Amino acid sequence: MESALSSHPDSGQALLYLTDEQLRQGIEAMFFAYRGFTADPDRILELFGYGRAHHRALHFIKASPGTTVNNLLDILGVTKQSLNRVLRTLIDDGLVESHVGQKDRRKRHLFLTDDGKKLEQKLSDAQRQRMRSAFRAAGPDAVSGFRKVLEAMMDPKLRSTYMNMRDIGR
Amino acid sequence: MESALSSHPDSGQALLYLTDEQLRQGIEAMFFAYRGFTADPDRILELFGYGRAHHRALHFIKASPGTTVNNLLDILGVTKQSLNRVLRTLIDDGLVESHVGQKDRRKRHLFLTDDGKKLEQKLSDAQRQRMRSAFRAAGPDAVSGFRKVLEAMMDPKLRSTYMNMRDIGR
DNA sequence: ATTGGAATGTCAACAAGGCTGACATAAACT
DNA sequence: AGTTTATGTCAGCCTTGTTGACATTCCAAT
Repeated sequence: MESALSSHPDSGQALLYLTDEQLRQGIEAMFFAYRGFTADPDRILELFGYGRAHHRALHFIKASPGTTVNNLLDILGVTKQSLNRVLRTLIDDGLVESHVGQKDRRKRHLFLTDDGKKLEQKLSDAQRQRMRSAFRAAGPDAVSGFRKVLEAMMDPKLRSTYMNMRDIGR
Repeated sequence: MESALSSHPDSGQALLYLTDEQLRQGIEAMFFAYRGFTADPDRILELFGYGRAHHRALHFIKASPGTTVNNLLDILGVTKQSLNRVLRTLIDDGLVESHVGQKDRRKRHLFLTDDGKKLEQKLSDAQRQRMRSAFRAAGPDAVSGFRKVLEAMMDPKLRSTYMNMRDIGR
């Protein structure tokens, strides 16, 4: 997985030639790729009258069943009012259930209902399919590079959130 | 469904084992990384009372000086009404100039003014810096993989737009 | 036992930035 | 002459973000 840059004190990243032009291409690649990344779920969401915010909530509740509202707020980086609005419609529509905590009864633990699981599945099937063909087209080495760069691009706090989901979760 | 991967005869991308878990991680990586990707410019834009939409316009006008409105619409994938609102404020604030075409006088060709260049520079400096450290941290092989995967993730039409900017432009 | 603060929900108001639909104008094309 | 293209603009709607204020519940520490 590594390349020449591992064990040399002096070489490695110092050697990396990064012209503004290359960086600009990376920036545009992120922009255009993100559009593709969200395109398929967006089409499905529209059929249900939902938006990306609903998708994100469903995704992370699926990933960590029983997660609390505060936990979700940290992950999503929005205000509680904003999240609450989305959560409310999902609960009212019977896609998400909110259970009062047993240990701490102020907290609400969030779960997908069967209907919620169905929609989440539909959305993530579409998104995974695109990711899968991108990974296949690019090849295994590219996949590892892709992940490395993305991880390095995250804010440190979100990176550790991501790493925890990666290592511990599921 | 995890680490059962062991011996497979042939090689190449047909072999690529892609569990739902790996794909899910890729999806979350995109989500968290995009947040980091936009974080620095967002902070600067806020100081000027602008948003991401203004950044995108500045970016692509910088990348293709003299580009037309229709061209920009294709690249950005928004409606003319939406783009016009953003463009109007940039023109009114003296960051962008709009010149009637000489050959075809229906068209408006867009350019950054000196002030526009200054702001664009500030924004892309910040964004490039994050891209640069991510690229450095990840290493050269990773950078090429990153690009490959992102390119494969784009919608075909946007991919060719991107490729043209890459190859021809600048 | 009281009190401070954490976790949550909710109401109201506002802004950015998407969208659609309709209409206007000028210029180019056929 | 009539059609199409490129652009601008008005009006109104939606989602999703924001702040501020206030209520409730309940843990934890004094």
